[in-house]
Amino acid sequence: MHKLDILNEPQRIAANHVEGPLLVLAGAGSGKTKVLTERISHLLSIGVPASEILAVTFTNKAAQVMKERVQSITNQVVLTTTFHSLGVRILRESIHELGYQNTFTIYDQKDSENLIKSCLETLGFKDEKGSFKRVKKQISDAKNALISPDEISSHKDYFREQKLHSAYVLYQNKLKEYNALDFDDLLYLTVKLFRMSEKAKDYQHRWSFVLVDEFQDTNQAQYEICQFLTQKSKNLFAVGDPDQSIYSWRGANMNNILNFEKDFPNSKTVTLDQNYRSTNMILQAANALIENNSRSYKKELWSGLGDGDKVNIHQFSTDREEASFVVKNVRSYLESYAPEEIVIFYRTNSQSRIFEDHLLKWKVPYMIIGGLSFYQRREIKDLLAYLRLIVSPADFISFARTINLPKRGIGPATQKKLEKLSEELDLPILTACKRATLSNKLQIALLEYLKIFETGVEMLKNNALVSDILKTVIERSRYMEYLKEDKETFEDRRDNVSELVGKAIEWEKEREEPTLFAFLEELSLKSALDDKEAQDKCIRLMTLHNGKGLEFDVCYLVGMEEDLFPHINSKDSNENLEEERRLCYVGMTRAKKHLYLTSAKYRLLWGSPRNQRPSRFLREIPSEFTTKRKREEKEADLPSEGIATGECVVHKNFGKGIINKRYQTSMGLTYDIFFFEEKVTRSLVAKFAKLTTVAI
DNA sequence: CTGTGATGTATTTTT
DNA sequence: TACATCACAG
Repeated sequence: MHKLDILNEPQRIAANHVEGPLLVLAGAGSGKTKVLTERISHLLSIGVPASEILAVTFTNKAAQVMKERVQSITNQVVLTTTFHSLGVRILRESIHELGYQNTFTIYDQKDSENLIKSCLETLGFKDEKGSFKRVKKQISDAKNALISPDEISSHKDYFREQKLHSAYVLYQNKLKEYNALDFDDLLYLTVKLFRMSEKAKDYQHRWSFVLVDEFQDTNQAQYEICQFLTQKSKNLFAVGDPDQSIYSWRGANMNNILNFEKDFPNSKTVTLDQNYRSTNMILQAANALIENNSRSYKKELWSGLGDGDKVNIHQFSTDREEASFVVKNVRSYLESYAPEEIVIFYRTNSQSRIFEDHLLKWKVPYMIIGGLSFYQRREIKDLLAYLRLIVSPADFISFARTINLPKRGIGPATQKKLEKLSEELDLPILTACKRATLSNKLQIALLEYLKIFETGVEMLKNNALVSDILKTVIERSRYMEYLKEDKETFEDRRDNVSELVGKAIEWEKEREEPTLFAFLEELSLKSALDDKEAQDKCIRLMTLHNGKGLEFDVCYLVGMEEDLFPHINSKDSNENLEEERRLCYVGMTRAKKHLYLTSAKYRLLWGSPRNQRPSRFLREIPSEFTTKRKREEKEADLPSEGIATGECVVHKNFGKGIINKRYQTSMGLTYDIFFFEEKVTRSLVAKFAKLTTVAI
């Protein structure tokens, strides 16, 4: 970040702090990562053993960065993890105290969704619309708030209906039966362990110094983990910024940071308000915006980097013009800035498309940060499910995922039968399968399926490489043949599968003990942000949420319109609206030198056209910090792309035709072409249709 | 059991 | 629009 050798006064105080609880209120761009790393090296320099220091972040990436930085300064390795991997670490050691097996597998969002669905089905209320999503959210909220299935019925806020209560109970029992934990369990059960087990008190002595980043985004469970671990030592070093709290919908509780001084007696607070990132026009605009929130901690960022450019506010008549302008503008910045210093931020993922279209059109290289993770792709999840069953034969969700993949003729009915058998015999699903009596055809298919895991288990015993086990699974399951069935997607999916094999090979080279177990665990805690190698020479596109912690020379916040940003679903309460405002604040404070806020009067939203009004956030920024422009670009300003109307073209399948109309759709330029042979008009998307122009 | 068309529904998602 | 899930017929 900022390679200033000298710490400013508050930074120095924070970095040199040793004993007792300390809260660092670190404004955007105020050098908090530096303070964290400096404090760790300070502790090491005064003789604290590295093994007694624990640093906790929210993302793997942040953890990685911090670990490396500490290592490069001090040559020592300090445990730097996310809350969730800390949970895994502790639970692997001690979860048997809660009656679970230490070999648990970890269910991601999708897996637990599937399990909840099947639970609701079992309980006989599957068809209520939207019920499953609500239940899922409520169970997650309950766990994050540390409410157990037993307690749930007395918590009227969460479960008003008795059946929702029973869903939570059943879900939790099933997880245990399948030897699996969901993401929330990694925190929830850690706290449960802390509360229930005498032996867990050992953890209060393991790390004498605990540092936590992004404290404003901790939920109740994470907060209690912090409290418990530092109960003896009192050495909690929490860094955060209430103005950047943007994850309340994931259970984050801002009171955790606001009540710090109350909850941690004799704590000190340090405020970092000097910003080393942005120029002052940008900062003052952001300050003015956030001033519209009711805040208990007043904090105004300032910077010594000069006034700089005013914030550019541009209003367009359509979303296409907005995109067109942004891309054109990006191109002009590319002359003086590196592509990776330019970012387009949007509120919702669906907004990326139109920008992608225009970037493609102008051949501006870009990469989307976030989105669907590699490990959430269907083909990857399928194969990982196979691997999981080798390790954990009770994992019914993975069983259900793989049993009929490729098609073996074993459908839902047979699956139910097998599940029932497993319950009756009280055996893991795969073991129960061996005892099943089915029709001849099914029996053969089932045996063939089971054979895959027998082979896998055998290889595991012989210490085979993870990549070899994976390859064997792919072969024996005939997975590639299954992929071939869908010709459209085959190539992509095949490439992903080989990438997975490649990752496995790479991974086992790096590890000292490359067990299948460790491999699966590591992958299940990875996110979309982790696996994408940052590519050079690409501008970045991402949601505002994904922008936290990053900085760019040139930032565009697009779609600054009412109902989009602030989002329509956030306008029901002042708390939600304030969170949207914080999100906007986070976005604006990413900008180092140039900031653009753009909006359109008309846009296609959820399939239908809408007239949009400019976001209130634009009005909340005083005009002294902004340059406003209304732009009405004409199509003529766009590159004359494609083929003109009236031209004659030839299409491989449809023959000769004439272009009657050209217009933009979400797919890009589209033609209406009248084909002479068939005497029909077809709409073809320019970038897909292979057309050649000919004379009439 | 499987493939197909109909239907509904639509934030953000660090793990 | 566009994707996922669902019901139904084969």
